[in-house]
Amino acid sequence: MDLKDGPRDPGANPGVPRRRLPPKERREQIVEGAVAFFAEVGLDGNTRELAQRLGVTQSLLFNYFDTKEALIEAVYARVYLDRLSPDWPDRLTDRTIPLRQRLLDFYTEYSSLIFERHWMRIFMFSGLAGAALNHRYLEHLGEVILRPLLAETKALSGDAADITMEDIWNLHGGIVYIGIRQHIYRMPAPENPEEAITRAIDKYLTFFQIGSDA
Amino acid sequence: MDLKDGPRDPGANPGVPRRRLPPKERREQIVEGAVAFFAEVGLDGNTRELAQRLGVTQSLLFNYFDTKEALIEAVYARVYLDRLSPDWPDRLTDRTIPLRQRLLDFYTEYSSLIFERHWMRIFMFSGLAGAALNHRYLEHLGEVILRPLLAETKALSGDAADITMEDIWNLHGGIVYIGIRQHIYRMPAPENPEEAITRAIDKYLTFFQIGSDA
DNA sequence: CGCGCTATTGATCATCTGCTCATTACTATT
DNA sequence: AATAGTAATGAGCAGATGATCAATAGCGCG
Repeated sequence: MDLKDGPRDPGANPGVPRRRLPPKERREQIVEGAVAFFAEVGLDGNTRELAQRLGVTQSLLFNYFDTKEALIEAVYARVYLDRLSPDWPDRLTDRTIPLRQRLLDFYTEYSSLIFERHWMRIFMFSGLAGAALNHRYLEHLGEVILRPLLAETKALSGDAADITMEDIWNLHGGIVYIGIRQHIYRMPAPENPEEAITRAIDKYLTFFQIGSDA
Repeated sequence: MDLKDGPRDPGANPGVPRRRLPPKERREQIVEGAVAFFAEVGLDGNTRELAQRLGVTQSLLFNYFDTKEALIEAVYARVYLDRLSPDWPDRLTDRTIPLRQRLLDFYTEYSSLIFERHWMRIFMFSGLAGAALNHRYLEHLGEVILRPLLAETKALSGDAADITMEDIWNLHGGIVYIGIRQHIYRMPAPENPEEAITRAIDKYLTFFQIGSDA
């Protein structure tokens, strides 16, 4: 099978818009493709295969990124950034809205953002690799989302049970685990997780004796 | 730095018992080392570095395993096998013991088995790689542990709430997430997770209106 | 003690992989 | 239509990596 048409086989990807994109666009395309590629095969995936999927030469990648490492950093940035909307801290502490509703709103939106194969897998790969961004993300999540949630819960709970961060992490982990099952382990999981999320939240609130009206 | 003593530098690992082990023992040592090594650096870790850590030549590895793939299979087997004690199905359904106690017993023992860095990381790496054993393990867990737990809970719960497998997975995920935070993300987590596990179980039982005596 | 078996080694191969760079050819501009 | 600027290519290097195999040397046995 010796293709002779067009510029010599740019990666067996016929029908894809050809060469000479504006640099910004090309860079964008590469990052996009790299996210999908590395999410699938892991961060050790090789640049030749990535290039082939993009329908582009491998050397082109190094016109846009000095090293593979730099490309992976761009992938991290793409995947991690803007995943936590900055207005959540305010919305989660808005006591004009029942806590249950705030929790439902947050986890419904958050899960729709992160229960996505590319994100889940890049996050896990980078976590296993000990990437600094992973640590920072989790610390940020803890401080900006979970710790305020602890305060909100404490404010409403009878102080019989002294709630700790571990209780919040348990709520969070139980929900996130849905996405892990689905995208990391590729096991069946509810395609629409809203009901499971609702149950998790109600289980949480019930234990800390918070009525659904509070 | 040219070592001249002993058989030529077997990997800069002085003081370690030397050469010519009985094959069974050597094989054991290699698998053990491979578990630790791959758990740390991932399944793409290279055989030369592994050999060096073992204080052994790289070629020796291929006397015991035909391919790197075969070695990794041995690692999987070592890590996955005997992780789920076969008597748990019986113990979890032993209604002479309160369900709360059964759950506490199970998750205390189970967490002490799996909240271990090597296991957690190999499990995650193999899950991401789509290893068949990973699937089988999770299906097995679901059928042999979690599904019976669903039945036990249903038997005791007021049938107001219809419990589903998702509720069980939520309990399970919330607990397992402790180990994920600790060993995958290397974030701080309670060194003794028993209290968090107890809370998770009580939260679960409370929601389904099961008294601590049942 | 000497010998034979075999666990272990060291050198080496073929391929893979990140990366470089001189050359090519697409496209905007005139 | 000709040209200049540069996006993209393709050949190729150096080092890494899985795997092979003949040679070596530790150890049990007579």
